[in-house]
Amino acid sequence: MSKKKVTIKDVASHAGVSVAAVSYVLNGKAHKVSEETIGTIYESIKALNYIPSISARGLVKNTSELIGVIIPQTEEHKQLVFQNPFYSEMISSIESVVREYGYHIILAGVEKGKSYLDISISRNLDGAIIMGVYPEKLYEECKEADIPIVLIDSYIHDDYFTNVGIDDELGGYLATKHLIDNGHRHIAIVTGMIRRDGVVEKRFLGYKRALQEAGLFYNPDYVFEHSVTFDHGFKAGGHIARNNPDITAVFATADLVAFGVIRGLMENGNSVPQDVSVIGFDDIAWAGMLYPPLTTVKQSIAQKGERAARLLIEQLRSTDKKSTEGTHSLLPLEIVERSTVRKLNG
Amino acid sequence: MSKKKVTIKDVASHAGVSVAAVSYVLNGKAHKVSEETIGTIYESIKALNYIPSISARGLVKNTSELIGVIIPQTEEHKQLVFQNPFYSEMISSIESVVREYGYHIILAGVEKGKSYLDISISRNLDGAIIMGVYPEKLYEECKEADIPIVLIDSYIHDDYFTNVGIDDELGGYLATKHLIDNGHRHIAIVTGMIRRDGVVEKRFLGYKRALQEAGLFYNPDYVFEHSVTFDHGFKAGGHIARNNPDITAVFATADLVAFGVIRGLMENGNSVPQDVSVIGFDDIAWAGMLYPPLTTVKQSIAQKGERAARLLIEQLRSTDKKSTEGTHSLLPLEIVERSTVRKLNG
DNA sequence: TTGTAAGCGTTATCAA
DNA sequence: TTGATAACGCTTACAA
Repeated sequence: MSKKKVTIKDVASHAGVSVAAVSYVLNGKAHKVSEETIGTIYESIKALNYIPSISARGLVKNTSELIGVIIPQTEEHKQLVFQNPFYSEMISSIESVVREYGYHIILAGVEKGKSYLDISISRNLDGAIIMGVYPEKLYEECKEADIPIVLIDSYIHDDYFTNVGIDDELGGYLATKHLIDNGHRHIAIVTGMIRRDGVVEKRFLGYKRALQEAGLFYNPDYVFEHSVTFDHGFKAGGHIARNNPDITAVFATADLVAFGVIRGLMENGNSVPQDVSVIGFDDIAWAGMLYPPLTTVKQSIAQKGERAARLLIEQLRSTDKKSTEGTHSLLPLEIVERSTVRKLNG
Repeated sequence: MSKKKVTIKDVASHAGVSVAAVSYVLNGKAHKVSEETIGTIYESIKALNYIPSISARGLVKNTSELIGVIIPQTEEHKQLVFQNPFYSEMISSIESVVREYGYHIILAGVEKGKSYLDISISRNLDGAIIMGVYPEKLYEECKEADIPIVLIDSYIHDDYFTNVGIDDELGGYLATKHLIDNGHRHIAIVTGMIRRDGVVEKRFLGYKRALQEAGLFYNPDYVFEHSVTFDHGFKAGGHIARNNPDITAVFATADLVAFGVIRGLMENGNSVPQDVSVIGFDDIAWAGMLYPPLTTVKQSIAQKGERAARLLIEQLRSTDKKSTEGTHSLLPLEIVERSTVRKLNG
């Protein structure tokens, strides 16, 4: 019933040559084959519509032409954490560069108990890109996997990994400073969990540095720490509107959260930026599209994904595999002013 | 240098049995093996940390445990079309169900010239989920691939494929009728390209039916057809604000577009819904979060992805492979009223 | 320049 | 119950 698949053998016999010959021309070792046979072989390939099996090749070459992309997932539903467009934008750019080189992306969340190693080994991944922060254990596993790995937005200090990210501390500082420069003195921060070596921690540190530099008091009551979700922002915004009339500005450590804050504020009778100013972080595609257009710290998400992908490919292709290892490349940051921050008088 | 990978052979010799025995216990054919050896084998597996190679297994079983997920990509940048959260939401739900069954997802856009067949064959995909509408040619190729395929949001009539979607014509009708019921008479539609057998065409047909049923004149000048992008919505909104003061409501065939329309309207001095009402389609997660909260036709995106995934898995697991073939399952639709549609007096 | 054959890590058939 | 071993589709010494 089902079509028999055409193999290299079929091509060989159709062309009247050996499988080796076919393999040679397929692998660019055509110099080992006469022009003439090359011709007939290509004809046979076309005629039979032959497409090599990547797994079979992988078995012998120990490759898969597969790149694992690990992204965080929600605690509850074990769904990929795509509510945040940040990830989709990045994946999109990663996919388009690795595709240029014939790789495909395998998308996966990492289950709590389950190990990343499993998929890496069983799939024989050629490399991986890991976005976000995970338990220490994951990184240990990764090293064992013994394939090139690039980490996006992680502060793991280990020469094994190539890193790409931004200066999050600076970002936090810039955001807060922008608020301060606009006359704000009571500045809240709403953010995901602040964990060691996470981007959020750095942004938080930047926030504190800006405060300190301006001689402002750091008030723990002004930090709303929970998760990188719209909902958390929404609740925090509501809380601020109802209970913290002194707060005139908030720094949300992700645009997604910022929009939550804004809505929470609005639904509780505050307007943005008249009553309270909001600055976000990321500059997701939606940031400028929505209302009110969000003032935010821009990082080029697509560029980050692209950079990560290119660094990985580079390692994959270089013979020594070590070319970019340990690199920590930082992408630029920039405040983009739209309309959620207002200048305070006095 | 690089760790030698542990194979089934290693396990066998470590356990002092044959590879066959190991393979048996790994494949649930444990009844062929004594309790005792099963024990030692498991011990060796743990001890050596053995993880089977999926490619090797695939070679003999002719499987890959890989499911292709094809999504449209932008014309210009060949990026996956992730600007629309619709896709991310769906992929997330697909991934989480197939993972339950040990499959992984391979994400890919389909390049203009390139064939889908290539990846299907070379990767030996077990099945595929295809979202959106493509040139006829793609579907022909798919059939040749000879693996289970489920189509999401396609109106290809072919028993080879399992379909999951919604009644788009009804959706278009419902949206338009909602506007009409609220007193609107001059209703524009802003939409992506209307192509045969595409969801957009059906929604457009529903729009016309509602108009006709209400005895309203169908005005070709009221259809703004271009692409499913924020930008198109934005331009159309601007155009309407500036040149079509008679239009009091617009039906955007995607939420993404609807938000564009709203912004376009606003930037040109119109307010929503005071001056013009807007209804969207999809009910993406953002729809209710943003300002103004969007009135829209809700389809359960996650449910759609999940349904598609489950149907595919079902086919993959059933022996005859034909169980759900030709099925066209329709998911429910529902208007969710938020605040972008206003009731007109008189 | 061409072909033979070993081997990649599995599964599954067939004997033992 | 167990174990050799052929086969899966391919690459690559090595021979011819």
